[in-house]
This record gives sequence, structure tokens and C-alpha cells, in this order.
Amino acid sequence: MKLAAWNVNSLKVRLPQLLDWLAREQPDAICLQETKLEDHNFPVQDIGNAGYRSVYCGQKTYNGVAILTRETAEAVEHGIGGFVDAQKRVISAMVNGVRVVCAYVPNGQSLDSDKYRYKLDWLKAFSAWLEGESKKYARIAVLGDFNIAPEDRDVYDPKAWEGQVLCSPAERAAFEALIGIGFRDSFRLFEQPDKSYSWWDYRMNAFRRKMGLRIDHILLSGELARDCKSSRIDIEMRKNERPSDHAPVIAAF
DNA sequence: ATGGCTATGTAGCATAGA
Repeated sequence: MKLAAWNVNSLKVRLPQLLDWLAREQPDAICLQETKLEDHNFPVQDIGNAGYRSVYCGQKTYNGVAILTRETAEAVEHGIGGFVDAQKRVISAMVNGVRVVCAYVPNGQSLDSDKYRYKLDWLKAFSAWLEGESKKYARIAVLGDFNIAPEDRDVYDPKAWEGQVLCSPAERAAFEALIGIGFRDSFRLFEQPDKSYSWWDYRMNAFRRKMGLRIDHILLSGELARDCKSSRIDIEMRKNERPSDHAPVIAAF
């Protein structure tokens, strides 16, 4: 089974690139973040013509998540159980016997922002909920934009980013709490190239200069991690015309 | 260099991303 996640930063703009990518990579499922579409505008038809079904949960302008699958997605749930959130950031479904959780973790903006507090509260609720989900489903994967660079090697300039949003100790502790539940960071199950990142700022030629962060992740339950055969980041997508600032991440098991 | 791009909503800029 091949799973992927991609923060598209507007599905409307990125749809042609997504359809090309699906034809080329043919994942069993892809989790999308930042679709920025209300549900009545979701391109079900175009994605259907490409051989994929869609489940989605969006809003105007911001956020928005979706799971595209070759087979039918079942038992679809929106949001984090027991956590009231006006922002559309989580959608989950059963896909080929695997519980797939698609997540768009809040950015946090900066440590002194209300949004940072919201991010930490959100992660606490997410973690508590996932602990329960992982007891219900031995085969569970959590994919998406975590907005956390877990370690210094996931940051192009750890000194400059030390303590900053995406790298702060509290955020890294929240990521470690997910690992503590029993999830594995699929990317680190394998030898990887140095300077492997999944996001690069649009400004300052950051991509060309390899100034990136690895903030998009695929977490696998112990059972799925044992069977995991590969995990990678498709940085080629960042070279496209009008690219998303994020590259797709992929895991196969 | 606290900006630099990009996308959205909306009609000249404001907000947000990370």
C-alpha cells in the first residue's frame, strides 16, 4: 500500500499538478492539506475522472483537508473527537483496512501569538485523541503537515531557527508525545539524504539554496512501521511552475 | 534587512502562511 500527503496550498491552483502526480505515482491514498475550498467547490468530478474518490472537509480561504483514494473510504470522521474546532484541519477514514488520519496542524505564527497557544492546545487534544484511536486501530497512519521540525537535522539552519516557531521545545515535545503513543516517523526508518526537507519559503530562492524544513510527516503505528518498505519526499514537485511551497511525502508498506 | 513570495477575498490592500 502506498500512502502520500501533500500540502497543496490551494487545491484550485494545484489541481493540474495533483492530477499529473496521481497519474505518475498512483498512490492508494493521498492526504491533502490547505485545500482552501468550501465543500460545494471541491473538484470531485476532475479527481473522479482521474480514478480517485474524494472525502473532504473544507472552508473558505483557509485550512481544509481531504483524502483521495482509489478504493472507497469508509467510516469517515471529521475533526478531533471531543475537541471543538471551527477550523477544518482533520479528516479520517478507513482505506484498505488502514485507519488514515489526514491532519493540518496549526502553524502557530510566533511564540508570543495567540495562535501559538492554540497550536499547543490543538496538539494536546490531537495527541489525546490519537492515543484512543491507536487503541482502536492497530493499523493506523497519521499523515500531513505537522508544522513541526522534529530535530535539528530537519532544519537548514538550526541556530537561526533555535527556539522559533516550528522548532520550539514545546512543539518538539508535542511531536515526541505522538512518538510516545507508539507511532514511528516513517521517514527516519530509512537512510535519507542530508538536507531532506518538505517545505521551502517562496522567498529568497529558498528552494534553490536548500533552505528548507522537514515539517510534513507520515507517522505509522508499530504494525505498519514493521511492514514499511520505503519513505521519501518528492522534491521534484517543488520545481514545477507555480509550485506549492510544500513537497509531497510518501510511504509504502 | 521583521522583508523577501504566494494565495485568498475583494477591488487597493489586509491576512495568513512557515
